[in-house]
Amino acid sequence: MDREHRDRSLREWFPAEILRASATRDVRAGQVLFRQGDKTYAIFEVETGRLQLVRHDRSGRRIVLFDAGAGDSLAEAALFSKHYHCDAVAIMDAAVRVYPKPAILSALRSNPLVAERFMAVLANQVQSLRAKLEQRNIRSARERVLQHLALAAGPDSRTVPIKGTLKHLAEELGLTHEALYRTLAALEAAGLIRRNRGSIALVRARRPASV
Amino acid sequence: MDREHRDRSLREWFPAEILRASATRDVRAGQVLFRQGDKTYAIFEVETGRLQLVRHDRSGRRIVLFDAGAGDSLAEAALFSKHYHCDAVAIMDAAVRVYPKPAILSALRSNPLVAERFMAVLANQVQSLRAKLEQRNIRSARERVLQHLALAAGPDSRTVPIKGTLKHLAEELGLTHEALYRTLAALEAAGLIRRNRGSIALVRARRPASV
DNA sequence: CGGCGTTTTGAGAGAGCTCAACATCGGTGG
DNA sequence: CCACCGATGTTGAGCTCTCTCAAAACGCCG
Repeated sequence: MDREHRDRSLREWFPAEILRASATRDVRAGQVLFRQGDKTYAIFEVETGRLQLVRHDRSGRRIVLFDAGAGDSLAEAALFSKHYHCDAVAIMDAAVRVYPKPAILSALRSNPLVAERFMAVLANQVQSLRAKLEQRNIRSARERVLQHLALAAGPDSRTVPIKGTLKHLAEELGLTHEALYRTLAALEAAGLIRRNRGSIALVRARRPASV
Repeated sequence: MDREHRDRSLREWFPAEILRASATRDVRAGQVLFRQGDKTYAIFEVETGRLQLVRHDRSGRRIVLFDAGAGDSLAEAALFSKHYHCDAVAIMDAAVRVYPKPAILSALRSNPLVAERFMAVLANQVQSLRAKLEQRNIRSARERVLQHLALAAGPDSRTVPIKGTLKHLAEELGLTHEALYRTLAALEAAGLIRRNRGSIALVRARRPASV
């Protein structure tokens, strides 16, 4: 049945037994959720706010491994590891859902369907991340934006709903918001897209000498 | 026991029953391994050569989702989907290992340890891809290279073995090889790294006024 | 020795970033 | 209802950095 659903959040499909064992925890800006080397006891999902997974090398260099916003899950690999491999720090007040390892592991072990679902979600994430990474290889803001729109629209539609602000979109695309604004303006001027409130429509490409 | 092994390739840990069911297939440059919409029958791993996962939108725009080289696994999500969601095309003569779905699924279902291992591998891939993506947010070639080195060296060591050529490293970092060469030269001139045959060593940061 | 790919350095141009000013929109409170 | 405020959206101008194109040195292997 080709479930294509992005299933972004764990709580959407985690079985009741896991959800029951979970709880929400508030983390103030600057506070640490877990630290590298800590024993792993749970995986997490950001409900509000923003956390960063960071690692520090011996020279004090700060390496951001992941910048997690609402809906992002955190430290899934901790399920299969005794210790966390990086620090998790809130960069603004945040609320995270805490899913204890034992509950998850027992669910995965006792219910093959849950396990398969988990694998499917992870496999989809891998694909999606690879695609995003590939997208970053495109230097041109114009091409990158077009590619994102084409991908987000899918083969069925030419309309891309814009979730959140354009600033957030710019961030996701790895562009400054100024560059995105200019690019969108240029694309619209060129007749390649049409902008509406809350969405962007790809305009069907036409022969240069048409009409 | 914190298995940190990168486990890059499936054949390294797939159980014998899966390996037995697998086979190697040659794909000539330009040839298609599978096509979007085809029924999924297997997942793959590139042994030699190079494949691209591509999707085409209705305007003919070609979107590269993943550029897979030796060691990369392909279409893991196909395990949980009835149809492939993109084309796989060889961009040079290649050999791929073919792992039939039935063998994998039955192994995953009958052996929880195999399933967990698979989840662990996927979860690690997710983390590693997120880190790579985060790294691409760094504009400065200098910082990006330093970050890569710090990450590749790990907290224990200051030496990074260079696998393959610097050109390949440049590609992985998303830089032109010229930029990488220049950056490495500058970093060495600045005393931040030391280059040896086949490896790069991070030099311990020193106080500006030290001897 | 000859050839090919990697490594290296040079010079120039373009594209996105940075800084800056301003418009717009929504919400808030007087 | 209007003034105010903050965040988003928009546009301008200059600058920096990487990419691109080019050329040459180097290393490896037949």
